[in-house]
Amino acid sequence: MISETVENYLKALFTLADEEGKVSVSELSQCLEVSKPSANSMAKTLHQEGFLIYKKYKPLVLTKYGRKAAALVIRRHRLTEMFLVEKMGFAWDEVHDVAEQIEHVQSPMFFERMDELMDFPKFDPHGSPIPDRDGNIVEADWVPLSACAEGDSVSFVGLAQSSKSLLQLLDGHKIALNQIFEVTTIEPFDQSIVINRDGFPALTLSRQVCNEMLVRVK
Amino acid sequence: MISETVENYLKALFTLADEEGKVSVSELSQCLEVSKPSANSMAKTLHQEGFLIYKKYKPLVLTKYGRKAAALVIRRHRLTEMFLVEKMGFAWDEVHDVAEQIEHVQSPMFFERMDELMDFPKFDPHGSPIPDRDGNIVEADWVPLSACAEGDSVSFVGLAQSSKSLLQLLDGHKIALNQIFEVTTIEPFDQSIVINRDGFPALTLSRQVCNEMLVRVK
DNA sequence: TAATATATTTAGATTAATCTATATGGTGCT
DNA sequence: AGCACCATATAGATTAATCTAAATATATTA
Repeated sequence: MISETVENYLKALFTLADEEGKVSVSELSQCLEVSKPSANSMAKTLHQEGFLIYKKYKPLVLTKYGRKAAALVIRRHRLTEMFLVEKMGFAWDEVHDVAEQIEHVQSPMFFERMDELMDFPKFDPHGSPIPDRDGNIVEADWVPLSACAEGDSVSFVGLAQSSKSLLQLLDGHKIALNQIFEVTTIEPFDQSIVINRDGFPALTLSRQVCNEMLVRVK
Repeated sequence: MISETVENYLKALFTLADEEGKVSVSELSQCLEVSKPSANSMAKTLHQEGFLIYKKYKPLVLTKYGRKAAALVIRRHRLTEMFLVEKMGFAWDEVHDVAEQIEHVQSPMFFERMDELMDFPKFDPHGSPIPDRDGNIVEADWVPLSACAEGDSVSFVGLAQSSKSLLQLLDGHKIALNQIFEVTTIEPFDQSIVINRDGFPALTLSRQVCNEMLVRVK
């Protein structure tokens, strides 16, 4: 059984990886707030278990097996964050520390139930994609609108999950598929987004709405 | 911060305590499936931390402080069990192992939210009382009907939580406060209970209903 | 290319929780 | 009272995860 500590190292390695999948021991130790010798020694252990490739003085690289294990921890983390916000009334910025603990619960059923109850969300409350049951992370050309930066020009290409009430809301604002708009402002207070479209007045969309709207950044 | 291991020892000590609060090292070691020296050595640690009274060759007794800490772990365990059943569609006999893990989550808010969402239940899905926020365990002369044994003769004295739909259901069956009845059968399959009352035909009540009905055993 | 700075590794110690094997205290029986 | 038995305690080792201090490798830069 994978210990919580190992799961945390895997998660860190996954998120720190650069384009080639490389992570330095220093980065790793900093990210986890442990000493460099600790990170180094754990790297050797993870190598022995087949989670990563360790060669003296070389950057660390997760194996396929390691990446899958890591993605599954991240899946549990993000599902939990989403559940805390959607079903338990937490604010999106209060969930991290709790999710950090719950992600280690050993019970596939527990996370499957969360997933079901939320109707299989594709993104967490911060707009990060939730890996699927097999650890595949949806590599798509779209992101939730909530993940965009001020000034981005985007086209609206779909919804993360479609509910009647959301469709009605979008309809009411005359927002349609393939429409093009610009992210004018992101409110620091509540992360609501102001968009601008040709031929329409400026429009403010709540964080919840932006989480569900998938856009392609130009 | 109290480690998970310590929390598990406290929980075991609390539940194993006899009328005088005494627990032997052997019982403790058996309950937690550790060796006797392990239990002994942890007993010394818990003594140092003020959780229990340890005297060589004498039975272990939790201090007031220890009992409170233990009750709070049990509170989290039972709240979690209830939440899994009520809000996440688990069966009442599937929840123990998961709750065993979640009870250690460090986040008062998380458990407060559970409590609120369930409308402050007084008993867990197995009919055991849920200690309050201060670690007080309701010592009452009534128990949920679901905690009764076949053959018990009881009087109906109240509800654990009253919802309109439950009241309507009871009304429909002409069940009223202070009525006296006998627990005739407990179905092994779904823990539904058949009761018998003077002047009424036999009646089957579901586990959910029995959980909410508080009775005094004669 | 040599000197220096930075990153990485090794050595050795620490802590919490556990174990096995052994020793000792307390209780009950003859 | 003495002996045997069971519960309890001690000694000493082990494991995972961590640390500090010191040594060594790689990279940078004069």
